[in-house]
Amino acid sequence: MSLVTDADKPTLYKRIRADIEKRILTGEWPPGHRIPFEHELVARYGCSRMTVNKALSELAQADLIERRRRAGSFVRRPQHQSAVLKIADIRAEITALGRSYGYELIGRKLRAATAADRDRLGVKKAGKVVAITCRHSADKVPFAVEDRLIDLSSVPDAATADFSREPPGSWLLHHVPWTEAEHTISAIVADDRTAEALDIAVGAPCLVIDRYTWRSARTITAVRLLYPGDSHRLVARFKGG
Amino acid sequence: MSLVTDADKPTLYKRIRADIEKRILTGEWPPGHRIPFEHELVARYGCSRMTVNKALSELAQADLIERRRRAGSFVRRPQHQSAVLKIADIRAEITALGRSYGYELIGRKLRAATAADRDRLGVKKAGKVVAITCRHSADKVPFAVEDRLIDLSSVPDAATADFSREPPGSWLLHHVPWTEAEHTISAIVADDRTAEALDIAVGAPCLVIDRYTWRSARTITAVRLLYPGDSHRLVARFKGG
DNA sequence: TACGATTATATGTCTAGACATATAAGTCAA
DNA sequence: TTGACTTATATGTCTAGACATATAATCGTA
Repeated sequence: MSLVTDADKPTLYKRIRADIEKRILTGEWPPGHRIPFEHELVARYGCSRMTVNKALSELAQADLIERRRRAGSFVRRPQHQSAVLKIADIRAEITALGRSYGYELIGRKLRAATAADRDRLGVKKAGKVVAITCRHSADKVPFAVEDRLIDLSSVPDAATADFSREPPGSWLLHHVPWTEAEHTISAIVADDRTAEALDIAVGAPCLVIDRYTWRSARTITAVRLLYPGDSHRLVARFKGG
Repeated sequence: MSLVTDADKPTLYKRIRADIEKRILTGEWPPGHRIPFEHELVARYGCSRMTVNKALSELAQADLIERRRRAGSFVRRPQHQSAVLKIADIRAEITALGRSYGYELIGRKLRAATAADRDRLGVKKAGKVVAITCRHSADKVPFAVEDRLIDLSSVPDAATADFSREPPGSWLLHHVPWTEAEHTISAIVADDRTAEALDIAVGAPCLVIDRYTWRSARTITAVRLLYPGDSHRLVARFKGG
């Protein structure tokens, strides 16, 4: 089931931060929701105010919450900042935009890792892998196609998971905590297969995100996402100085 | 000249953070450099350890420095994480990759803002603007073409700056502190003009980064960067949990 | 009713301590 | 020289307070 991300013995402020983060990410506390006041959290966790303040300050720095004097702290709406880097879950991304989410499993294969699979996952030896192809749509319009490889030696449960209804990204997010990820963003032009899946013209531009995820030096999954390049845009907003 | 970013009366920990950040960004403290120990900063600023700790913690959270127990705090090398989001300066990006940087001014125009200019800068009224087109190359190979608009009402000095040798991005970075920026990443296919500038085929995929920069709600510049989509890749690496 | 002054309150910053913990560096023996 | 053990030290976390400050809410007045 869902595990706490911090491994052994999370410090108190990290636990507080993780608790709040979880409620925000699961949607239990939606955008606009007022999270408990510092003094309430102090009472709940039985610690000093500086400790909860540190947790809340970090959440504010990560733009997950907004803090307003006298008013309290509020869950922010879908993070710009997250858009490029932190969004591991397209379903969350789309629903956060207030659009209806659609999902369709195109293909799923369980196989012994081929040389290409091992190369893609960046491992020398790998037993079995699951290869998944699926499509995400927003308001019935194709939003992205996903081509994913999961290393079963890292995530054995994925062999039996039912990806026909739940997108693999969401499943992984709730079953496997990750510690490191890398995104590579590039552009390609659509080939026949891509064009058909995204309902765009052959030769149309596509934005590509390749994402690799590890947990403590162990590869979990490699995924390639293709977005229509002229309609979809990844926005990242952040603060300087 | 270069101003402190925080406006009126920065709090102490912010001043400490800004001081260190400045030295890192200017290169005075290069990657690997050990920044002063907490107790040294405590002595220098005459404050408690918690105050410098807060400043350093935030810098660590922003991945500008790395903190190692017993060893100290060190300037990190050009952030992966920065690659997509924070890099305002292509020259720095290229030299950080260990490649030789080349720059070429293609065009520069000073004009009263047109409707299109105002729209692009997101302002209602604007006096004059400078429009700059230039090309960046790495190891003599076209790396990106830049198409930039600078609002002269925000940055009057830009009217007389010499962009024939210094790229506008670098110039701005050293002359105008920004407080907010937004990146939009998309993909297009190269038209004739782009194809020629980047030395690629017409119809080849291009990665597009549109970047808008503000200083306290005041637009500074809007820039569009075009990268060859199949050769250049933007990498963002980061930690979870 | 509308507006201006006052007040209560939640966050923002800071202090002077404390103990925990990872680890670089030094020490010593095999 | 190498490996195991010890020690010193910088960071990591935490406390129980303090005062500052922005502002939502209230109250009073025109």
